Amino acid sequence: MEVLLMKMPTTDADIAQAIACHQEDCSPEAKKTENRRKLHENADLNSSSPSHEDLVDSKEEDELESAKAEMGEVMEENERLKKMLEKIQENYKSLQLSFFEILQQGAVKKSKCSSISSDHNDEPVVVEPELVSLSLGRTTPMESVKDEKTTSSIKSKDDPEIKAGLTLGLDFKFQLSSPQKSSEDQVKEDDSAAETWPPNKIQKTTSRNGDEDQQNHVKRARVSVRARCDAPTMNDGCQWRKYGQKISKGNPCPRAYYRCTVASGCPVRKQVQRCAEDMSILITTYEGNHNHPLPVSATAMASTTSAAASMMLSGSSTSQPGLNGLNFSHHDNSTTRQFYLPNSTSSSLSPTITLDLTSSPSHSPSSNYFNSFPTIFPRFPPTSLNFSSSKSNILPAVWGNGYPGYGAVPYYQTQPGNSVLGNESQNQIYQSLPGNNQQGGASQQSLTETLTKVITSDPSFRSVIAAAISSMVCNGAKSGDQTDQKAQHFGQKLMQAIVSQNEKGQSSCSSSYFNGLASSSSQTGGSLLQSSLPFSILNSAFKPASDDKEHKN
DNA sequence: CGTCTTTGACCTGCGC
DNA sequence: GCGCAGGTCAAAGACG
Repeated sequence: MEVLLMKMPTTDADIAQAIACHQEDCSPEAKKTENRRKLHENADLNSSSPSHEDLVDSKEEDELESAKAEMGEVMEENERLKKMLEKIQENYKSLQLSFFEILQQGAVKKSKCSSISSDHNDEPVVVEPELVSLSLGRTTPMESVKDEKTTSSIKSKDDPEIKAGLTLGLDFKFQLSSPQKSSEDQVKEDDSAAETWPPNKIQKTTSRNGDEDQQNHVKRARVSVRARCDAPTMNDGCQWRKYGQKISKGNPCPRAYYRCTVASGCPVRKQVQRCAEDMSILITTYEGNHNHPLPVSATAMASTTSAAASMMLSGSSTSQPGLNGLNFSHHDNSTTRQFYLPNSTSSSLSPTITLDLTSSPSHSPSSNYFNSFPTIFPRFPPTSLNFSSSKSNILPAVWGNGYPGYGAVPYYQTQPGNSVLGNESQNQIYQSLPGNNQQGGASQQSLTETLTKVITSDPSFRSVIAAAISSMVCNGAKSGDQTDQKAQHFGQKLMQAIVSQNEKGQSSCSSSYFNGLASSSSQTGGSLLQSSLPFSILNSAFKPASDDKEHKN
């Protein structure tokens, strides 16, 4: 359990800080008391009457008593803080245990499947354990192609953090042309860029500052959501007005252009297009941030997309490890799914992040996309968030990292050391997974450390994680599967932990998941829990849409 | 009559 | 410079 304690430096530090604050609070009080005492002494010196001596003594005793009482209060406060610390540690332990259980169950399932399949196949089967991987490294396509194994091995030797069990490659190399800025600045820029919409004509006519224009244009993140939906559009709770439609090349289905009409002048727009390969899949691409409060039903999607966008922006422009190149995947041979991004000229300039909400375990159309579509993201390879969940899926499926095509290569399709973008760190994780080597326990710990670090390091990421977990919790509730119940338990505990950390106002590292939401989305009016449950609302969009007019709330 | 959708024209960026 | 494709505009029509 030392590891557990070590894994909570922020909590310990915060509590220690709180204790220190209490002590600081205490010391001025003591000083005051001391000063008062001195004043009394001076007064006593000035007063020559001996009749005051008794009074002075009694006053001193009173002050002494009050000081003792204060000390007692402080000690009680310390005790309470200690108990809080213990509680947090207990929560953390149970959370970790749940996580391990899920992992182990997945590994058992996978080993069973692989043993069956290896019986029937002569060819060697790459046994991929069901895993959760966080790839915090994005390398450029060319870089990642070569020497993944060697670099990972070198890093594991050199990096002290990796020695300590953190097996992620933090070699984030994806950069913009713009100078590095803090993630907050990126979010602000995103907002400002969004607020100056439409940039095309106004900006270009009023300001001809090419660099600025381009930066703003580049920073405008687009969040693409793939979902199975029979309705013409997804019901995301917002009001939209259609302002155009176009048949794009390579897709017989027309692309519809919508503008947010909740408030006049809202810069948010969305494009809706059916997937050419699977007409039941609706691809909705959101662009911009709302500059007005949203209806409750819309905050979830808005904050999720905004969080995803800000995550991408902050990651892509700050070289901060573990954001843009995030690859949070749950691999399952039968259920790995991918994503597809529609053709778009602006996509070549705008970073696009894809949330894949389709759940079609049996077919993986994007392998076709991936093979057939050329590279169209020279500067912003799409980031994918695959929150698809099926009965056997416990954790987010594929959080593809930057891939120069239309999707992340399914991890199970790539052998370790294969040329997968930015999968150097994936390989590190892969090699550290239980069942893949003899260091299962240590690897699990390192994996958990990694997860913890990542989850606590970036609020936007936390929001997306929480959204995914919420989604899975919803799915878990539907099925009676034992694994799902555990996943549900896990998700609830994780959410609880995040929320409780937030409630306790821990700054710094735990700058709070909801603050992250607030910072990343201008429209979250404060319905925090709603913000964390976007997919339950999304699911409602999958109903056979009697609400063709999505904006008739 | 007001609002929304449709649709052809126009604008812009990009590649050749 | 030209053509292509994506994105937007705005007039006309549809609808309640």
